[in-house]
Amino acid sequence: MTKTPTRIQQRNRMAILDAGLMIFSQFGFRGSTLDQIAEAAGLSKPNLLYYFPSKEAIHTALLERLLENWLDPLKALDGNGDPVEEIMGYARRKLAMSRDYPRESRLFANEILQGAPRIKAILHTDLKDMVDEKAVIIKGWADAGLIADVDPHHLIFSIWALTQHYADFDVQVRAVLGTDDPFSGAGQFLDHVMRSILRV
Amino acid sequence: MTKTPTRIQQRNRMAILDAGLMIFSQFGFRGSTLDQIAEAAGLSKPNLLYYFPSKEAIHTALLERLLENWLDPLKALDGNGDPVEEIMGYARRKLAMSRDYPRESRLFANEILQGAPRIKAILHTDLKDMVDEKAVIIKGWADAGLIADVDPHHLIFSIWALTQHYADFDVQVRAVLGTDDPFSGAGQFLDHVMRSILRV
DNA sequence: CGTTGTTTTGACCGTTTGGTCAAACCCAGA
DNA sequence: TCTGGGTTTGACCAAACGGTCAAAACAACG
Repeated sequence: MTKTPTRIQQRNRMAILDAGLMIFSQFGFRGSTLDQIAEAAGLSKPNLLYYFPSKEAIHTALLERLLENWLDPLKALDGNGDPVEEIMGYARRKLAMSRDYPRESRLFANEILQGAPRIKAILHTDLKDMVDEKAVIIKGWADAGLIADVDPHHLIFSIWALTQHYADFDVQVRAVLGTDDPFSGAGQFLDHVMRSILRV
Repeated sequence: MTKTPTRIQQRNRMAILDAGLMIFSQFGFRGSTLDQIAEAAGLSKPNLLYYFPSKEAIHTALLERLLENWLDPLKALDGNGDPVEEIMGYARRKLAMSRDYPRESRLFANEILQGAPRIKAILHTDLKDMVDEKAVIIKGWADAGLIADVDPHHLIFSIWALTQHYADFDVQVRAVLGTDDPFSGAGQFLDHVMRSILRV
């Protein structure tokens, strides 16, 4: 059917996804309207619906694209590497994602806040499996005395919390800090935090 | 005008605020409807609008009620107390708030995610002032060598992130942990984190 | 009981929403 | 030039939305 998407198709699909990411990440699914997305994409509403069959379809496409890369930083945590460096590397990669893809982080946050109606199954399978797998590795390091004896699950939660906070609560962080760029200070602080937590 | 609110008024206003908190904290302002709130409160929509003049009014009342107590845990941080105990006490109080008032935390998270349109001014004044004030205290402790030399602002952010995460991302945390109650483990872990970070 | 003020509701209104559709537009290739 | 596909849009629709209103139901007290 769809052989090669034309240049126009590629451009407009991208514009729609970009606009949808902007709107959905701010207002959530139900709080966003097709008119908003259409305007942000520079298209008329019927034209938007020519490229995506429904509001739901745009949202689903965005969530799918997000989940493709969302677990990559954790996936890269290597059980054969140096424990402290592996965990700190994971934390740094997560913080970089918050810096470079804050809208994606907020899209995810909105989905979770609303009870994860569309990705709950994935949380219970893919996500849980991945976390459990890495938790075993971390537990091994702790048992071997290579890092402090911390609960691996809560350690991973803390990395999520500390890094995503700078994307999800961006306006609050900037309101408190003033003009400064939050991420430089955050990087240094995160390093200190992780090193301290893991020190035996 | 309104002398003593009757028992019916008290009951219905409370029911509406409770229902509004449930709905708004899940779907955000724009994603919530009066019909949803009315049904959750066990009232008809016109009856609901008899007690609150508009959807906006319910939301505003909830935000105001929230902000009354939101900064209390930080306010209680005493510059004359023991540095480590004061900071850890603050973290524990914040975690307790996430455990006891998760909907309030999610209401706040939704507001921030949407760019804080209704409380941005407060973030730049009350919140910033309070944080700056406590940051000076913490900075003094750090300079005196009583705690590690950490950036006070990011230290406070980390406490927000670590504690609110358990309320805001509740479904994800539970999905990963399984049946366990997250907060017991979280409390122990948080203690370890804070003690490690602050150790000189 | 009757009266007075509070509470509740069915019916309704204008606007916004997600989505449809036929017609028009555009633009390459024959 | 014509043709045929891909693209765009104005007009439209039914449902859902926030909100109004007059009338009914109720409660309290003499």
